[in-house]
Amino acid sequence: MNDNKNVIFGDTLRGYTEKIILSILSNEDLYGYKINKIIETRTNHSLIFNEATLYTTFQRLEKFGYITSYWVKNDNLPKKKYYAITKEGVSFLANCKFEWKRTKELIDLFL
Amino acid sequence: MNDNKNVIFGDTLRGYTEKIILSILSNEDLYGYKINKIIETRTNHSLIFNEATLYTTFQRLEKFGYITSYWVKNDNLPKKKYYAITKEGVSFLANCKFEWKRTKELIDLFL
DNA sequence: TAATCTACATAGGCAGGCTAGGTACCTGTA
DNA sequence: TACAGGTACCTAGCCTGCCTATGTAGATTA
Repeated sequence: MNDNKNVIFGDTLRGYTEKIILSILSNEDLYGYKINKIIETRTNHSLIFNEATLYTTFQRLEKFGYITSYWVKNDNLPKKKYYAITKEGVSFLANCKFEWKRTKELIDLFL
Repeated sequence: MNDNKNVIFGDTLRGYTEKIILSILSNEDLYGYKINKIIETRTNHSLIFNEATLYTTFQRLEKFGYITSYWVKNDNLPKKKYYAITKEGVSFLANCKFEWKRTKELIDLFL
């Protein structure tokens, strides 16, 4: 229902950007660019977030207290902003996983 | 990630309103109020669309040519606006079902 | 030395939800 | 008979997540 040009998934992933990011951060601290690369690899190039989407989502997650951030500067490398999931983020993510199961069941009733 | 008060599902159903409606209309012509009641029953009261959402979605679907509408007036009953799915709607719905499978697989990689 | 990759960021727009309000008719009950 | 509640439709205006477009800046590769 939209003419979205983005990869394969139009609006069907709306609201899941934050959850996918949190799920990746639940394994280890990572920086934005790398997170997107991991998503790209894990989805076999089906999904790559727009950079604006990615970084504004980090801001939102941080504002909500679900992640924290810190800068890392290595020699000869551009500085990177690492993100870490918080306790609140972990519990939010757990809730998202539960909701996702219910959402699937619900949409499956129709599609 | 939002403080949505609506039932159980916050933004997790974003983009699926139109698809759920189309799926119901693929069985028979129906009017808005009844469609919402059917959704409520089928989901065991988990999902009821906001009326504004419902009726603006009909407008959108009609604008896209996925449904058509006609008024029905029975004695002693308020007039009802029936909707019928079009060929384009049927093929859009088929595509949505396919996309939904892929979307599930994709989100399942993370959640 | 120019292109490309890494890495982060913001401004502004769009679309699909939402809240809040409206119209109008019918039915049950106090 | 008045009023609540159910049926049935509609619109204005707001919020938010994702988008396009654009910017910065250092490192690498052709």
